[in-house]
Amino acid sequence: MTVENAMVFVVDDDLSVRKSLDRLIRSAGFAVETFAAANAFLERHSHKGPSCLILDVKMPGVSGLELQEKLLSQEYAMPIIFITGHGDIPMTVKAIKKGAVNFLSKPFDDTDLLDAVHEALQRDTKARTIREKLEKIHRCLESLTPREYEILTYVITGMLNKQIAYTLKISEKTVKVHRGRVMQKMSVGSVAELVRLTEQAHIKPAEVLL
Amino acid sequence: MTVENAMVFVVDDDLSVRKSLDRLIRSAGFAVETFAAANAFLERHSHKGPSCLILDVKMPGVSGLELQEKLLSQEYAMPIIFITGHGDIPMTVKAIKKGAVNFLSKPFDDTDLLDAVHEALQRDTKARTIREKLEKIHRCLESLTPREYEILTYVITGMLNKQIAYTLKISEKTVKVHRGRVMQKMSVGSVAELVRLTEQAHIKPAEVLL
DNA sequence: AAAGATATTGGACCTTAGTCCATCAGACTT
DNA sequence: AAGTCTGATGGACTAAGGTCCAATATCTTT
Repeated sequence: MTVENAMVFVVDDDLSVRKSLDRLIRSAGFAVETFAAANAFLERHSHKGPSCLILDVKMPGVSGLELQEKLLSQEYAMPIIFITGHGDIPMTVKAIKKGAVNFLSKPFDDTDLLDAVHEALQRDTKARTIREKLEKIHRCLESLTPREYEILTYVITGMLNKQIAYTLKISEKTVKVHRGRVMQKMSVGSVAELVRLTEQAHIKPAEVLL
Repeated sequence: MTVENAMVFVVDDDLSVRKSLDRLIRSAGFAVETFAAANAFLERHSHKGPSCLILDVKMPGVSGLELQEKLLSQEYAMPIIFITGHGDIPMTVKAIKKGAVNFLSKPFDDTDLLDAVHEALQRDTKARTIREKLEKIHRCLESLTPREYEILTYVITGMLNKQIAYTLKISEKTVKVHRGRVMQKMSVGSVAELVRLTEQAHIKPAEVLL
């Protein structure tokens, strides 16, 4: 099954590599956009659908591994497939430990590359679904007033209204009101759902790519 | 800071490697136990404290990568550091993607190996802590009767007692009784805590090693 | 057959949670 | 100065959760 609306980005300083990858990946049914340098990619690579990045390790300017770091620290992370002419094992370990999908030496097998692309797009699809949910949750959380958020933190530990009231030195009545608004704003109907939501809220965007 | 009570297992068919690793790791302050083959290791390698495994990729009989598979499928998993004379990149990718801590080519730097050992033991320590919690949770869950467990599954979705009662075609009264027993047996005082516990229950032992 | 675990239910009662309506005060904006 | 947002409260009720005591029905195990 092909991933719909997918885009594969290629960053490699070698024109011939870009050309051949472009041809190969298009023939597999994916849209491709190529860049000759990491910076060019960083400047404009937004895509609404699932996407992944095929990245040369060694490049003038920002190297592939450096680009990986940058992507990880930003939230523009997407699965990366490394390709390289002169790769070594320590480099491979580093790249994979940071989440790269594969690390292929040139010349690589077309099948290996396409397999990796499939896996990468699969991962990104999953990650995007999760990210959407996370964003929705964070939007909800941000709609809470400071006091409401404070009350929420107590509610999800299982504290009773009266305990929360005592802790905050306010009346139990007030706690109920805040609590009610929290449930409304978070669109949940029970403490159980609230706990579930807020548990997920702690997931970091970078972890989502598996 | 040294990890207390740690044990490092070494599986390598080359006696000289076993000897030198034994010396190196002991000098770093860890207990070591060496094995000449994967099977010998599988038969007896239990250790109560944090431990990790230094594993030769290429060995007669069960290979290192095969042993990794076996460990992952069982719950005796421990962090693995691969060492090899003739490693290649695809092999490295495979090993690291399956969670290996490092993949070192012989001859390797003593520092690299010891760093890896530290990381591995660190991981195992963390994993053991989590596993203990998980085991406790599962013991609690197993103490529930089938009916109680069934009710629990509904409770943690946030369903009201009356809804659960209707679904199971029993009286709300009965639901309350079961629910009460569930809370007791799981040693929690609120639905919030119950949800937290049961969420963790889904974590698989293999995922714990990060 | 007796014992024990499991499942079910009722009654009585108390505690919590949640909601509708209404009020009041301080901070900030227009 | 008027309007808005946020926070804090009270009264009055309704609904839901939780507990103690007690009873009954199965089913399995000894």
